[in-house]
Amino acid sequence: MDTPDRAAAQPAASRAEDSPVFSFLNNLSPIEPLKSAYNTNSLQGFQSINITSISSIFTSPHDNVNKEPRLPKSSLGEISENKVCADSADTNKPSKSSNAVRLFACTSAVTRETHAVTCSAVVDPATGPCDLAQPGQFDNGSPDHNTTPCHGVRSDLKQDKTRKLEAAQTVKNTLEKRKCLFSTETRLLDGGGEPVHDNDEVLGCEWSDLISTTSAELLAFDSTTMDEHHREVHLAAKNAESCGYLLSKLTGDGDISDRAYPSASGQVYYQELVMGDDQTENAQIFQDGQETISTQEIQDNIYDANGCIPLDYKVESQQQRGIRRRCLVFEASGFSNSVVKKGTVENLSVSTCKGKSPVQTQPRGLRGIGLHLNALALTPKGKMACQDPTDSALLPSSASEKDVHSKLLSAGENFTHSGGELLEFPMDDCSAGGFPVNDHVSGQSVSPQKKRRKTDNGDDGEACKRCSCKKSKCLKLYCECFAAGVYCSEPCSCQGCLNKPIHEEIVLSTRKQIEFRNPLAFAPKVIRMSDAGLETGEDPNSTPASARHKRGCNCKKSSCLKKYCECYQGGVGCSTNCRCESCKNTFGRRDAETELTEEMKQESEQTENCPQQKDNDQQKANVQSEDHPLLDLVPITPPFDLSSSLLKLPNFSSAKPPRPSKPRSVNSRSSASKATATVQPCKSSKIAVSGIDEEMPDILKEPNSPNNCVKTTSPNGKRVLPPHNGLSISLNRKGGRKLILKSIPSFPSLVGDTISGSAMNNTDSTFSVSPLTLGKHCFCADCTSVM
DNA sequence: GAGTTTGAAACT
DNA sequence: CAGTTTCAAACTC
Repeated sequence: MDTPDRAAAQPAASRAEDSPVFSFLNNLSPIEPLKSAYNTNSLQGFQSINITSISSIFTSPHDNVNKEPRLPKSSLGEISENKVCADSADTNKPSKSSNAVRLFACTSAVTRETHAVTCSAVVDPATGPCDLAQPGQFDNGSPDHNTTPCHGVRSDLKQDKTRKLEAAQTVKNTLEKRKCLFSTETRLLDGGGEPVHDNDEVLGCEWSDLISTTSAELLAFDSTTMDEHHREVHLAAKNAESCGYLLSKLTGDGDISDRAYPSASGQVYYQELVMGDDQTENAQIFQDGQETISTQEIQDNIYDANGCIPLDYKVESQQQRGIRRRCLVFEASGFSNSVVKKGTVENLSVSTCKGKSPVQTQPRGLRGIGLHLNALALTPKGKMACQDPTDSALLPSSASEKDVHSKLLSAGENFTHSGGELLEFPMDDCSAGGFPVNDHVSGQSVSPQKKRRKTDNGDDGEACKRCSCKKSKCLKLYCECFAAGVYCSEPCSCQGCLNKPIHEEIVLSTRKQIEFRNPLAFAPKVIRMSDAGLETGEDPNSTPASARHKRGCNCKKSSCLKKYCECYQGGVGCSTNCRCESCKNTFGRRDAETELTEEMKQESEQTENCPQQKDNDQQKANVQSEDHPLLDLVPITPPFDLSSSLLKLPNFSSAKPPRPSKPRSVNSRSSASKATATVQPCKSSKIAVSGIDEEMPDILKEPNSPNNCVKTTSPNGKRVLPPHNGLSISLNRKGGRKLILKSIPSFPSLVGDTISGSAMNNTDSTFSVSPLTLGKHCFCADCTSVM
């Protein structure tokens, strides 16, 4: 992989090398090799793909990768530097994408030098290009520190850059984790930062805050990019949604390869989107060729929701994406690398495109917010993906999940996890089938209800649900879209809606306020343990019960047998946290739960140690008691769980239904397709979880992560509860944990800006609230182990 | 499609 | 923290 990639990259690099600048840079950077190595690593995913853009596509961390590929074989540092310089000098060079990216980066770097610091930190790896771009920026900041330094400051030396690159490589793992955060952060930035470059600084600050050390690098990277390209970021966010959507499509494809693609594609998609923005803004830079697609077109696509960008375009854009990648990154955070690895970029893009192409949505998700994660989590259930793959952030999240999975698969390795398991998850269908991307477009006409119906009916449909807020302006948790971290789209019948990309700042600020008030506000309400069961193929009849409602419901008249009940909606049994009356939750009742929970905890612990065991245990649990909390307990970590839950969801959906009323039927229908979809989500969730732990600040981790989980759509698609996480699932699922970490982080990030260096611990925190948190640990443990 | 029910979210 | 109000989803007709 690496070699091929390098070869591809070489062209540009060769150029750079030729240039005096290159030589100069080489001299400066002692660590040249690092980049290459780094690049190669990151590139793995990209591999053959020449398109640097692809790498970039994959998210910030990925960015590095992209750059790397571009960069010639030569040491990354050299290349990067050279490129940077060259780019500046040669803006035109053939390596269009790469060059463009670089140029862009350079330009941004120049203007942003201050910010550059952050970039530099992140840079190395993912952003290769970015790094390059910001060569100057790269300070010496210790590579490791990139995170902090980045934010705060910048660095000064290009040489340092090289070092950073190295450090970055070392940090890659962390970065990946961070990616998730980034995504969130980026989102935040986007939201907050708004569009203009001016924001960059602000964003950078935010990032710095959020990121803290470990994540700092990634964040920094993103931030820089963000700064440079806030718009891009926004776009990216949108793209992310679309990506998610795409991912869903991909998932539809199924197979691991597909999975990889999906994620990749998703990333690509984002990148494209981002690129589009960038292009628009930075058209100059990209002129090279990337642009096969006009920036406007891209933007249109992104904004339109529909717009799936042509694969080709995406590919081309990839280079540019580097910057935007960050956005993607957060989404794919998990994956970036892995995804890239798997398929050639083109393939990925294509696959994604194809899968989605038709649909391509464009969701406008709120990028920044952790919501995406939640959304993802939700999607797994089935709805999520469907819901909005197009629109909302969810999509991104989904994408992220996918990405994560893919990463896990390919990159997982990077993480240490063997993330292969993640790969296993089928991408899903939800996404794939799910929504027609076009929902927005064509779908717009469709009333929200219709969408719901669709969701109910089909798998797809569920996902597509939309809000119909009238007084809340879609800025409160009442709004499903807002709660899910997704922007409202055409399908929505809301009035006075402020939950739109145009109002990103408002949305983000509102989110922050809500999260400040209730860190768990956006966290999944329900955590599931049952993933194992799902995976194992438990009977749908058996309730996934493992999942539990974190906060607990307060049902009085519905007997917890209707969607009014969050627990029921989430497909989980009621827990001790519930204050419901006459509880008849088919998924499980409180009383039973308590016992189960304890067991679950024990099991979870065990499972943590041995994932396989977990699976077995989970299965057993599932079999034994539908509700079984054991799993739930484990999953508790919300965000993380999401992934798992998602995975389960499909099953879950089926599971719920045992008695459920309609919803289940719906679920059952789509179950197959959904299942696939769910799978993806699960993956993502898993990733997210893991990521969260690692990267997420304590605050974020706890509440946020959960929050992040976008509301999971109910199987039916009506309300999506935040996935709550039923997800918990996943540990077992093979790689789930690994993946989860990444994805999770992203969400939390929003709230907790600060990032704890060690995210892993966080997972617990995220769920700390809920007893279920144990499950997270399990995941975390796995993740950590993997990581 | 309109109206009612329900329970979470928001507010006090 | 508890009680009340507001809100929009879920549900019914």
